[in-house]
Amino acid sequence: MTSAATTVGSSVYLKIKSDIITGALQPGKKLKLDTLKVQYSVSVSTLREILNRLASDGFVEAPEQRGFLVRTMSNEDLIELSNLRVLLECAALKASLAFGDEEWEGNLVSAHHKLTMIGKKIMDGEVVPPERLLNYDWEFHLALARACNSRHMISVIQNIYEKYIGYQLVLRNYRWAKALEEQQLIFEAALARDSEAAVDLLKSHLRKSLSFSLAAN
Amino acid sequence: MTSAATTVGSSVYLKIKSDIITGALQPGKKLKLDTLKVQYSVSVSTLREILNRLASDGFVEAPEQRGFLVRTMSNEDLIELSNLRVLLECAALKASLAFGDEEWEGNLVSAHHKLTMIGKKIMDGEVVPPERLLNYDWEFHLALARACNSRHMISVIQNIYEKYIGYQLVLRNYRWAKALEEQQLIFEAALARDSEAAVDLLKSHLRKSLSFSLAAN
DNA sequence: TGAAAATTTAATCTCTAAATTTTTTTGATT
DNA sequence: AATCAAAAAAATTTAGAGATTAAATTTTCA
Repeated sequence: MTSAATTVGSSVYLKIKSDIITGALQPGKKLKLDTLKVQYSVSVSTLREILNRLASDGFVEAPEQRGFLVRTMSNEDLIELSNLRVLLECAALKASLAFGDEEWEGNLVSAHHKLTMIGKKIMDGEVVPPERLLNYDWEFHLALARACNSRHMISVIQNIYEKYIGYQLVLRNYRWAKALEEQQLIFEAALARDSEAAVDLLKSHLRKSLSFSLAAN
Repeated sequence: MTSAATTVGSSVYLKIKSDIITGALQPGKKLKLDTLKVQYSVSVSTLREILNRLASDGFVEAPEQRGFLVRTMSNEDLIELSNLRVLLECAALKASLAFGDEEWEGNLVSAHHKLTMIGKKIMDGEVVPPERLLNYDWEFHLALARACNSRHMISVIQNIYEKYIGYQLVLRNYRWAKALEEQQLIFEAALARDSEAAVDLLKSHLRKSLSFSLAAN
């Protein structure tokens, strides 16, 4: 989800975005320039560039002349994001199954393997930071969508995913085991190129994830 | 498409975005800070904020440490955008038809009326700037989607639409008459709440628009 | 000659500092 | 309590300088 960044701007951008997603910066919180510039060790100019980017991404709200604040969260918002995930990721999966080559399959197998491995570790009682698991979760969902041949599609899927995942992190609660079982089935259907089944399973997986989150708050 | 802005940043943001969409700033063109700051009468800091926003929006590319350049265009890109429009706008229309109230219908009727009126003017030989027509085109498509009850959905639809419409503007060519006929049919089906027909007509409208653009370059 | 290395040039990135607006708070007055 | 003006706080915007990086040019050497 996060890649190496060379400039101050990009690295602090990733840091602040991550802090918003994980809830370290709380929803609705005022982002005072003077405070943040100390907190993240950057100048006001660079900070404003970053906050402007995050505003366009939808992680930050920027009412005119009133600075910046962390995006607010709500059940309605979560439902919207989930619906968009269903629409976009299912369409992308369908396209992937139609176009995907060995390269794509290899990547999917790899992503699924990592997800399964970390799942086992958790089952065995090993302590794993939730960010780790969710990162592998993202890699798996990305792998499913990847061969859709559309940069714009992937870009939107990633943006929506990142916003969605924030809800899982602030709830600090996740249905590891069930989710992994469902993803196993999606994986098998995808490899078998059973488009209808794979899409249905993905849709059902996402819907269950939503129900769980809605019930958990 | 453009709304009144109170700060220097927002107004120049809209101006530069508009110049990219219309092709006044050509695809792939290097956006030199020193040049642009004179051209748009803003300081480098503000300019960088704006370009960062546009980069997140996808109108500007920002390779690390190499400044900014106008997003490039290609047939593949156009096809991607069209496919996303079909997926998103059809889904939104379906939801609108399920949820939309009188308020929504009223807005749709208004948007359709304006589109029809300007269409007639063009048929009568009156000279109308293409931006005007395309603005009404956007209002019509937005009106169709509006009652989908999803801010995120609307936001993505608008972003994709704006990128898509750039292709129509740089091609300086558009199939006014046919498009208006198709939109008339979509409008009628929508008012009749014939979901299946409306979605099919919208999909067909968008596909024909794509074919025309691809053939015209 | 042609490739590799060193140098120069140009531009971006980043920061500081200060002027200008705008918003928010405070406090006095009705 | 509501209103209004003054004061304080914060955001916006500008200007400019130093550090860093990328690109272009020249020089060196095989």
